[in-house]
Amino acid sequence: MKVKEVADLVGISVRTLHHYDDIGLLTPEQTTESGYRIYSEMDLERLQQILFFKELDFPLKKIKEIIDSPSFNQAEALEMQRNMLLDKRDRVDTMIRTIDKTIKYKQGEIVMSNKEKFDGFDFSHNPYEQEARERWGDKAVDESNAKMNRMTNEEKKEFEETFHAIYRELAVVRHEDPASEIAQKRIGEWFEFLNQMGTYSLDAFKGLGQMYVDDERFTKNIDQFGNGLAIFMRDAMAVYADKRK
Amino acid sequence: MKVKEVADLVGISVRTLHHYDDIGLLTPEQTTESGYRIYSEMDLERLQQILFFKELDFPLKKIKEIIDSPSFNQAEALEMQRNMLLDKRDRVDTMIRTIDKTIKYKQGEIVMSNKEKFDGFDFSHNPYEQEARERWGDKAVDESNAKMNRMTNEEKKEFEETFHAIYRELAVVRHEDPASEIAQKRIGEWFEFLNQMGTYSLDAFKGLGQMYVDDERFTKNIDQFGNGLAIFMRDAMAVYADKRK
DNA sequence: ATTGACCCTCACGCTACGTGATACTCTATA
DNA sequence: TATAGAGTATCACGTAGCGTGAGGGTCAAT
Repeated sequence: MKVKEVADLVGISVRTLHHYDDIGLLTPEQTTESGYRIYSEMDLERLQQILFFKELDFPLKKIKEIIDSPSFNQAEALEMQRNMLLDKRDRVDTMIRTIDKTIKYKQGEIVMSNKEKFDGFDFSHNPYEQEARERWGDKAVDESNAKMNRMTNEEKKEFEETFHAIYRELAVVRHEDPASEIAQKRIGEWFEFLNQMGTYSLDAFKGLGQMYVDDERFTKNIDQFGNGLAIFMRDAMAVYADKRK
Repeated sequence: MKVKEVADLVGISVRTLHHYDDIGLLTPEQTTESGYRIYSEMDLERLQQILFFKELDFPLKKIKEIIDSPSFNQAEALEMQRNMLLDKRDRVDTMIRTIDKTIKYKQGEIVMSNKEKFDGFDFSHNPYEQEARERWGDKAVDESNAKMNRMTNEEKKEFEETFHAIYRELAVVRHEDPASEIAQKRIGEWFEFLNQMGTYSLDAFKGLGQMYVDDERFTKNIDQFGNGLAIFMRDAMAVYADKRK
C-alpha cells in the first residue's frame, strides 16, 4: 500500500507517515525504485500498535523504545492496552458525571466542592508509563543492548562464550534449591558479569529474572542449556536481590 | 487561590497556568502587589470549561474564541460537551472491541480486514469543531448551502464526500432528541440532498429511514459514523416526514 | 535573621506534526 | 504519444503547548 492509501485507511495524514519514517518509528518494509514507500501487512500491524499507544498519550520516542525492545510481546501489550482503555473509559465516565453535576450546580440544585468540579481530569502523570517501563522498558536492559551494539563482532563472540559458560555452570546446579550456597554463588557471578556491561541495580536484576520466564524468547534461549533453567534462574536471582537489600 | 494550589487541585502544571495567562485564555481576576496571581471561584469555573474543551481536543485559540464569544452560553456548552464525551466513550469502546478482535485474530481464531484493524481511530477531523462553530461561531448558516451548490457542479467523488459529511454532522447530534431543532435541521439537509439525486416523496423518505434499520447492510454502513446513528436517523426522518404532511 | 517553599519573568528547547515550495512518477485519456 | 491530474518525494521553515532552567523577589515559620 502507498502512503495515501494507508493514511486514508487509518485516518492520519501523509505527513504523519513521513514523520514516523523520519524518526524511524515506522519504516516501510519496501520502497519502489522511484522512492515510493510501500507498506506491508506487518507495517500496518506495527502502525496499529503505535496508534494504540498514542491514544494513551505515550510520546513517540517511548513508543519506539517499547515496540523495539527485545522483550516486547504483542499479546501482552494488547492486554495492557485493553486495561488502559478501560481506565480511560472510566475517566470519561467520571467527567460525564462531573458535567451532569455541574449542570445541576449551575441551576442551583446542588452544591459542589472545588475538587468535585475537576473530577476526572488530573492529567498530571501518565499512570501507564510506569507500567510499560516495568514490563518492557527497564533502562538497564536498554543500556546493555546499546553496549552490545557498540561491540565489534570479535568482542561479541568472546562475550557470548563467557556468558554461555556461566549458563552451563548454572544449568549443572539447577535442580538444587535456588537459595542454596552454590546456586547463590553462581548467580552472584552472573550479577557481576552483567555489571561489567551496564549497571544493574538489584531490582533491575530481579526484574530481569522475571523476564526470563515471562518472555518466551528468553525462556527458549536459556532453556537450551537445560530444561527449567529459566525458572531456576528467576528464583535464584530473586533470592539474591532480596538478600542484599 | 495561588498558582500551585490551583495546579494541584486540577492536576495541571504551574507553567500551564502561566501560559494560559500569557495568551489571555485565563487571566486571574486579581494579582497581589508583589505580582502573585490570585484565582477566584469564577476563574476556576472558567478553567473547568477550558479543560473540558481541551479534553475534546480543541486548540486553545479556539477555546478562547468560543468562551469569549458574546453568544456563548455555558449551559448549552455543558450539554454539548456531554454529548461529545458520550461520543468519545463510544470511540473508546470501539477501540476496546478492536483490541479484543485483534487478540483473537492474533490467535488465529478470526480474520480481520484492514479497516477493522483501525476501527475507532480516525482522528482525521474533529467533528465537534464544526458543531461549535455553528453554535457560537460567526460564519454560521450559509456554509451548508454553499456546499450544496458546489455539489451539483462537481463530480462523483466529491458527491460521496459530501454525504459522508452529512452523516458525520448527523452523528454529532445523534444523542439529542430526533425531534429537536438541530436534528430536524440536519435531517432536512439530508432530505434536500437526496432530492438532488432523485425525487423523494416524504413517504419514500420515511420508508427509507425505516430501511436504514431493517436492512443491516444499511445499518452497518451508517453506524460507521456513530453507534446508533441509523436508529436516530430513522426517527428523525419519520418526524420530519410526518410534520410536513 | 535565615531558611525553604513558593512566586515572578524572561527565554530558549522540544515534540509532533502542518504547510508550502519544488520536482519527480504514474496512469488515464484526448 | 503527449499531456494533464493525482500522487509521491525531499527539504525546510512554521506552529502549538507547554517543559525546563536561570536569575531573582516574597512570605511564613523557625
